[in-house]
Amino acid sequence: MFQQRKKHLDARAKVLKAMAHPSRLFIIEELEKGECCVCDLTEMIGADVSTVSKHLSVLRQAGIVVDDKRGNQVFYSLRVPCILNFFGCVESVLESQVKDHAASLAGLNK
Amino acid sequence: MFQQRKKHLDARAKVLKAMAHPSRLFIIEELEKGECCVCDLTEMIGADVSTVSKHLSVLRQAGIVVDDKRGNQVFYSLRVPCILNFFGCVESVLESQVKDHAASLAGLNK
DNA sequence: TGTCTATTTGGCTATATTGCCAAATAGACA
DNA sequence: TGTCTATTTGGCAATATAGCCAAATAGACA
Repeated sequence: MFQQRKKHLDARAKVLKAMAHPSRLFIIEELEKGECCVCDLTEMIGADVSTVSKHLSVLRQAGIVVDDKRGNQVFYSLRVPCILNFFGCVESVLESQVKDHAASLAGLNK
Repeated sequence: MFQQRKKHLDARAKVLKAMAHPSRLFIIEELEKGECCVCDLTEMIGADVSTVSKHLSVLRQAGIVVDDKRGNQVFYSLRVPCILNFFGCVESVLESQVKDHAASLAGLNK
């Protein structure tokens, strides 16, 4: 693996890692609808505020969201508009899993 | 968070988590070019065979790759063809990070 | 059968992640 | 100033991940 390529792979992996958590995917999906404050996200997720705040911090450090303090609230929004499309392939993987599982139940596999 | 949505988020997160490692991204990129045996991937990555084998196992369990034993070798290939497109958005995130960094160096931020 | 090669699995240590509680910080507003 | 609310940070325990070595497994082939 060349140095340059390694660097690029590391950078990509960091972004994916930041997204690879159910609560953080939830946050991304909600922010697709528009900006949101920490308190609203916290209520929807149903975890401790500190936990949600840390998830947001992970997303911010990965460059996926940006924060905007207004009054004593902090509003988060997506920094990149294309996340929605991003999932097409993940869905394909999931669908193909479902297919395999169905086939396996039907005794068509193995 | 509704039960149904939670399940879906968990499933998505698992796929992303499986991809979120530099060596596994490397494997995915190589498999885009065509199937590959464990030994070749191992040589390219430069880690222990057992490490590479475990990475492949992670990708297999996530439904991203399939294996095909032929002779005493095992060939892996992508189960879903669209992974290449998948990265468009990750790249956008990375580019926007680069832009910010450049702006910050130029003293235009903060 | 035995031996060689390719791959997987078990076991281990080091490190990272998650989620909670408690404490610190920051802004609003009296 | 003090107090209230919103958010972040520190610290901790439980759990998961990564990578190596050693051992087990499986196929090829003599």
